[in-house]
Amino acid sequence: MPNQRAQAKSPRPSTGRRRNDRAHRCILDTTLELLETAGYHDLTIEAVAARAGVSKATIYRWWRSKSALVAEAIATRLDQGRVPITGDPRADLRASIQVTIDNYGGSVGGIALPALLADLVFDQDGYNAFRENFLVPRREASAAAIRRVIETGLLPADTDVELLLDVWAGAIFYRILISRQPISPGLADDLLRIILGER
Amino acid sequence: MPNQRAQAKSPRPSTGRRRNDRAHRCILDTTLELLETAGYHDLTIEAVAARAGVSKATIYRWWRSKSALVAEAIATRLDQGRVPITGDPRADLRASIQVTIDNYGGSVGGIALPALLADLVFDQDGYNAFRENFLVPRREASAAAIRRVIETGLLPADTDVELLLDVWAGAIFYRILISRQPISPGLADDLLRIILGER
Amino acid sequence: MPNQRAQAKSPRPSTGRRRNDRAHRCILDTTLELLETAGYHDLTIEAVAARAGVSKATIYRWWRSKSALVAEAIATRLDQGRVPITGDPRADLRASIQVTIDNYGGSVGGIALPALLADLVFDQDGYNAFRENFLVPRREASAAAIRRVIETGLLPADTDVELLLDVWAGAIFYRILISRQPISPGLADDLLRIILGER
Amino acid sequence: MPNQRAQAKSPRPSTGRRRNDRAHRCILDTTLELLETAGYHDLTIEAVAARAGVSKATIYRWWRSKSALVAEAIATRLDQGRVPITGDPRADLRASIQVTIDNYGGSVGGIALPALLADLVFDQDGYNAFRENFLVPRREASAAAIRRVIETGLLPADTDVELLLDVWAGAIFYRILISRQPISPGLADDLLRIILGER
DNA sequence: ATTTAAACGAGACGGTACGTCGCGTCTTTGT
DNA sequence: ACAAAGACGCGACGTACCGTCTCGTTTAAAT
Repeated sequence: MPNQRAQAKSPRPSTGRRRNDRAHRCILDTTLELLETAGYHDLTIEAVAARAGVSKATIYRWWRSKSALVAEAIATRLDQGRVPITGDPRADLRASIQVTIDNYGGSVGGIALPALLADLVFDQDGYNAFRENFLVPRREASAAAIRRVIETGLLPADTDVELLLDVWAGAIFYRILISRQPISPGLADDLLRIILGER
Repeated sequence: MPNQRAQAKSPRPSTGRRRNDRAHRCILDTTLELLETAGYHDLTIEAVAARAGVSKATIYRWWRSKSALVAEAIATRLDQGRVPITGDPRADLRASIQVTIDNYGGSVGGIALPALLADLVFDQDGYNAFRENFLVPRREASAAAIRRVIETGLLPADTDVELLLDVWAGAIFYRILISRQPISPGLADDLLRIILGER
Repeated sequence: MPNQRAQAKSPRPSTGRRRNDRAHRCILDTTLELLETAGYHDLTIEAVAARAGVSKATIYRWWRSKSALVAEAIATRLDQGRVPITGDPRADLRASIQVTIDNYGGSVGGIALPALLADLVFDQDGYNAFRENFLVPRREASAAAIRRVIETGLLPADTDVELLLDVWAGAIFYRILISRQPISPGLADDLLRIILGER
Repeated sequence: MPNQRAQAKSPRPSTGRRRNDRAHRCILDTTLELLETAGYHDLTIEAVAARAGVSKATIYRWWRSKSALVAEAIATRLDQGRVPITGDPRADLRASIQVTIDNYGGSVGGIALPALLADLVFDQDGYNAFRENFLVPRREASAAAIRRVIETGLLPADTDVELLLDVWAGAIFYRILISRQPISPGLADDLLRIILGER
């Protein structure tokens, strides 16, 4: 992820004392910790401040809302999407799908994401930051994987890549968070076949 | 939907003054109204009570939380899923997909659902009620549509219906609420083809 | 006490079902019970109703307020003021003083009276009922005891009886409820001497 | 009165923002204002907060109950007990009695005191604070006046001063708040004579 | 014996206030 | 010069009772 500061407020002027990076990181850690313990709804700025040994004002100095704080916390920790390019585009695509499953199935993705999205419904700025820092990079990586499959001929050249990305992520998101169906080991393969139109 | 009372508390014994059904319905209406205006986050029980001309205690008497109230409000109003059986299972399936698009694209589905889901992450009882009153009936109707297609031979007999349901709903949910891609008129057809594995 | 019904509302017309006297008495008993347990402030009509196995409406049908209920409950139970006339007016007066000490020192008098008085500060009707049903009869009996002492010559004929009554009851009330000085066995005698001006 | 903070909660550590004393005083003023208007029973914390332009939380931060608030308000305003020592102990005692009459006859003493006392029946901590901040200083001043009279020989050396204090204050309290007899101009003299045992 | 009207239990209702919590802002003070 | 500590105005929370109001269901006097 290029910009770790996600939705943080604009940078400070150059004079005077600089940001205390140790405290900064501690706040993000505490945020994730409490997210997993209490959920987004019960995650309070006061609790983060108390647990991180920081004053509330310090948090507000660097993030303008709970959603901005959570968005950055998620973005910094959910960055494990690197899938090597092996030369077998079909296998690479399968591996990428598996990464998505792991991401959404993990505690942070499963707990924080829905609440964050709910907050962003009425917050266009917040959504834009989320999109640029989180969504776009991931979709770009996934789209590249699909495009490599297209080049091998397993998918037609006029494939609607965007739609396949939505099917891919949507099916996983929905199964884990909404229908709460069990996640079988074969899920990645099943999805792979659906995406490739194999029957 | 069989049980309109969704997550409402258990019914009272038979003696004593009866529930004021007019007020009850008014509360649900007001809840939807405010959901569209203010969003789930800014929907307060106090505001619902004030707008519906009802006391807070009356709301808390019948619903044990905001999510229970919203769940019932959504369940009672999002019931427009009836798709006729025309004899052409493929066309019926397409029509069902279109209904899903319309549901999630509508204000209530789009605004309230994500927040509701976020609240239900840590509320197993609430999720169960949501599942039984909302999710299961819809999935059952959709599964029937897929099964009719299987009978025509357009899908193999060993098709994983549950997975197709997640792909179907998940793609739409994700596109509308997360990636926020435009909803083209051809979306239902495109999804239909993916579900049926047509290339 | 002539009228036990204190501040109860006016009686009903003659036809139809009559008052359930058993329940009536039970309500008064429960009121006293809860007064001693919880104090006036925490005595709620709902608790009385629940404990007495009676509906709130029944209580409100017969008493117009908590203070009316408590006033009647006190009046019916605090009536133990009969002091025999022995022929020794000085000894009779001492015995009467001792009764006052016992009344205010008892749980009901000590707990309920101050709160009741506080409620009556802004309730002229309530105060009038309290005065007629409680205060006047007691003062009359006490005044008679003083007048018998005057006849013996132990007090001058122009003694301000009303003031002595206030001194008598006030000193006891104040010592028990406000200054909370210990109540020694000799208190009645000490007060008797002060009232009679003996040094 | 030595400690103006009466029943307020214990003081905070030294760091951080300090108490807003202007608001603090305004709350006490408003409390007295509303006491005279509405009486203790109808004095609500919400009303005090609204009228004082202060949040409820601020009131609860510094006083733990309505009775604590009222106790401090009374203690800070009812301090007008200074009676000069003229060299004529009998006249000084009479003046002190008159001050007591004025205190209990005034709106605050008459309205708030009974209700406060009622609340303190079940609140030992509250009573102790009231005793130390209000009762003891006044009794001490009054006891000194009596002792000076004893020194002149108008009262015997073994006089029970505590009992005289209860007679003095109790008679006035009872006459004003309970028997509600008229307060004649000669009351102070009459009481003086009773206390001194003059007939 | 039947009628009839009030009393009654249960409890829903619109209210008011409670005492608490967290928000986001703002001093104040120690480092 | 920071930040921690934390007071503050604010608004909503969920609860407790208030006093009133239907509801059937007794119950006992008047027919």
